[in-house]
Amino acid sequence: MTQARSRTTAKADRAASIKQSAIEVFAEHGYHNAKVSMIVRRVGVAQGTFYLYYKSKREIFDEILDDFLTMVTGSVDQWNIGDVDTVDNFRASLIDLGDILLQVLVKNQMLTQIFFNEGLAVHPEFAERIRNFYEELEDVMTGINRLNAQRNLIRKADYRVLALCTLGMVERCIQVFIVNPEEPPSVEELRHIVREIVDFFIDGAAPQPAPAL
Amino acid sequence: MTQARSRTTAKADRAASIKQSAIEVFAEHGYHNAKVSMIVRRVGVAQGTFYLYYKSKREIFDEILDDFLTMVTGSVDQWNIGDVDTVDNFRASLIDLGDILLQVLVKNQMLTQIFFNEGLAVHPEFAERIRNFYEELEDVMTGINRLNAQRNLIRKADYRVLALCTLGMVERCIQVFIVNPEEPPSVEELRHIVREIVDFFIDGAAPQPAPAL
Amino acid sequence: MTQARSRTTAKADRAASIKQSAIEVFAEHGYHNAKVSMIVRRVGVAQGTFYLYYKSKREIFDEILDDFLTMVTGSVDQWNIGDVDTVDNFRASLIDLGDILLQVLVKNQMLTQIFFNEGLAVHPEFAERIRNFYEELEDVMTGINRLNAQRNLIRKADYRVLALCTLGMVERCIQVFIVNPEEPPSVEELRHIVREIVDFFIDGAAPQPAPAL
Amino acid sequence: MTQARSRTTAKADRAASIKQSAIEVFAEHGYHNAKVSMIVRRVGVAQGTFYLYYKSKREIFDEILDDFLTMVTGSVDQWNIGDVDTVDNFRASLIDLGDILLQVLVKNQMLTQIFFNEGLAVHPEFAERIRNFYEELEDVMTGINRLNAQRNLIRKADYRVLALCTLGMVERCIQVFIVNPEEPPSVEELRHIVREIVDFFIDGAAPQPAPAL
DNA sequence: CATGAATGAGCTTTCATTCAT
DNA sequence: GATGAATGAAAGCTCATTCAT
Repeated sequence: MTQARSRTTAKADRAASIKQSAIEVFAEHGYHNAKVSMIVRRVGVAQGTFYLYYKSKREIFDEILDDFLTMVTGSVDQWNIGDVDTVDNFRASLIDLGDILLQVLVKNQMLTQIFFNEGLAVHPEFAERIRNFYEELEDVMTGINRLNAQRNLIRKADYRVLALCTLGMVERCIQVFIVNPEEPPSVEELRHIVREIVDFFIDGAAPQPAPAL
Repeated sequence: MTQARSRTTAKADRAASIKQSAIEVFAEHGYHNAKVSMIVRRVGVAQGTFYLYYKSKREIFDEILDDFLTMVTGSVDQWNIGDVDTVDNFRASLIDLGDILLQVLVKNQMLTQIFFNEGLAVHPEFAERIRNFYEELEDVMTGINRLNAQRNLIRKADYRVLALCTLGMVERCIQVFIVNPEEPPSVEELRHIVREIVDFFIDGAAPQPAPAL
Repeated sequence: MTQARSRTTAKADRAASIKQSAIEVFAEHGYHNAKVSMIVRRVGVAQGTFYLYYKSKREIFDEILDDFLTMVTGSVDQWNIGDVDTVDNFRASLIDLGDILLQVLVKNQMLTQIFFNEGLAVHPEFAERIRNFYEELEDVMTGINRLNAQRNLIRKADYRVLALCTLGMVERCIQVFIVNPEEPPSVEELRHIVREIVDFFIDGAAPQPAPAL
Repeated sequence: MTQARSRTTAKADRAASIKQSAIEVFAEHGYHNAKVSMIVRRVGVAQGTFYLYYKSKREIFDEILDDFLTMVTGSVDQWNIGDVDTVDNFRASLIDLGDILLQVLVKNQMLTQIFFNEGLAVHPEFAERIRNFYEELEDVMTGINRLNAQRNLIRKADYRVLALCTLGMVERCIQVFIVNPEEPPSVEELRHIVREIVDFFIDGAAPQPAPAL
């Protein structure tokens, strides 16, 4: 059994190392300029070996992007939303989510890069998947917004547009600070960014009103 | 002269119709799945004709994306910023800009789609161009934010993150309402979205404080 | 009639200028890298005009090489062989021929270049023509050699090999001094070369025997 | 190891058989009329296989011509020049060189043909290489001539022109007897030709003086 | 006669995928 | 399982030639 297990493990390892190599190559060259030969060369296996583990170049790409989506979903699921009955702990809760999310993206920088740069361009089916992913996200966030409005944590607004704006804010920061950073961001930097985003989300850009006496 | 002019026009027309066809094909299939043969078939000319007007598939793609960038830059240049001494006319000015921008993007829906879906994935040189474009935009917006903070139109913040958030908010709305809309947005819808974005930018999502007595 | 003549002349002129342009382009780029578009651009006429005067790219090439062969034949025909009853005036007569030949080749340097560099490589039919040309030349020279042996102007030998050697000597000198010269040769230089060739032909390279007492 | 060796050999063989096929096709049709499809069809492999072994049509052509030049240089290097202190053993030495050279060219008839017919016409870079090859040859031969003149093996002359003439003599004989022979020359025929050339080189065509008493 | 835009056959080259070893 | 040589479909691009104006 140990042997069987180790064999299975070996197999999984090989698959994993090929996938890792593919991630690197896709991140560096993009899907269409990445050649299967580049992927296998990096692992040091033969061209044919690739096809023992993946049916096609496209399949491994899809798997990689699936991994990304799963990872994002998973990390959001980890979010312990906590008590959100006042604007203050709402703010804290959002910061918490932001921290979790950005950290996981930084840790998987290349996946993130592939998703943002290539995701929509490889083939229509995956573009569709991504759009669905976004729609779900959008719906969830819209719902949360509506709920939070009822709780008086946020004001009345077009909750969908609000959701989209929130998503977009985060995305562009990811693009700049994670996908194409001048240098990899430190944990402190990330925390600062998250705070700024959350503050902006809650308070907007307007000058703060003098605190009511 | 009429003849000369008409001939010139004919030539320009041919180039334009090929470009239009390319836009459609790129929008529908993406750069890599678009074949030159598809582009010419749609215009009803021979394969060789394409190369009378464009040196390569890549050249026409670059031109198309350049057109997009020029268009966006141009439409922003049209923006008459007006007097912005109070938060109210600041808000109005932003709404004005948003209206201009979204309208031009709607009018050039396919260009917008190509830019957002393919821009970063075709070749590294263009990805670089796009990043530069974004950086410029970012710098300009960051500067404006700083200035507006001095004028007390916005509060103190990390002006760069603020700029990125603003950009992202707009972008995601463009993605959803212009690039992949369930149905093409009406002018009213667009105006509504812009208003929501601007309100969100200025006021944030927090419940409005009770108006001072 | 004048008009008719001038029109005819104009037509011939146009054909001639296209041919001249073709000669330049073929000499510079070789047949296969020469494009019809290069030829017409140099004359300043439209692409279609070319086909009013020549049926094809190949036809004009063939005509050009024919011109070369005609020119060479013609210049040899001009040769006044003179009295050749002693080795001395045989030598003078050969020098005369050499002078005529090299001068005409220098005057038509580009034709010469095309012939030597491209003649055999363009298409089998012309290669065949060139081989026939050479064979004729070879036969004539072999015959002359035989005749001159009878007259005791040259020694007994394999007259054909002798003819080939003679041809080759001249050809390589043409290649070096006319087709690819460091600088265009002066008349004196040419005369010197001819003399050297003829002396070599007659006397060989061996040290001269001491003149009989 | 046997297997490894046989595999390596197989690979080298494949490359070699493709090259051999290319030699045949280039010899028969010339570079520009030769299609990669013709080359592979003759070997019975797929079009893509060609590109496993050679980067381009031009690369294989260049390799083939390089092979030719190497072969010629190599066979001349084999030449054991021997003692050359009298005209008689000078003559013998030259005959020796000639025999070696012509035999190697006959054995590689198609290479020789490609070199002579196509060498200068395919692309400027190779034409340049060939000119350099000739220049070196020319320089070596000129130097030898000068040396031999000092040794009183040949008379005073323009040693460069002498070198060129020698080269040319040999070349035209190669063209006629090896590149385009009516039938492949026998060993005896080749020996005869060499002797005739050498005799001509040394003694010229002039009637031999009566031997001194 | 002259034009030059249009043609399209035909080329070289690439690379994901297969399969005999 | 692993290999890597072989495949061949499919693409972009060129340019001699044509023909409507």
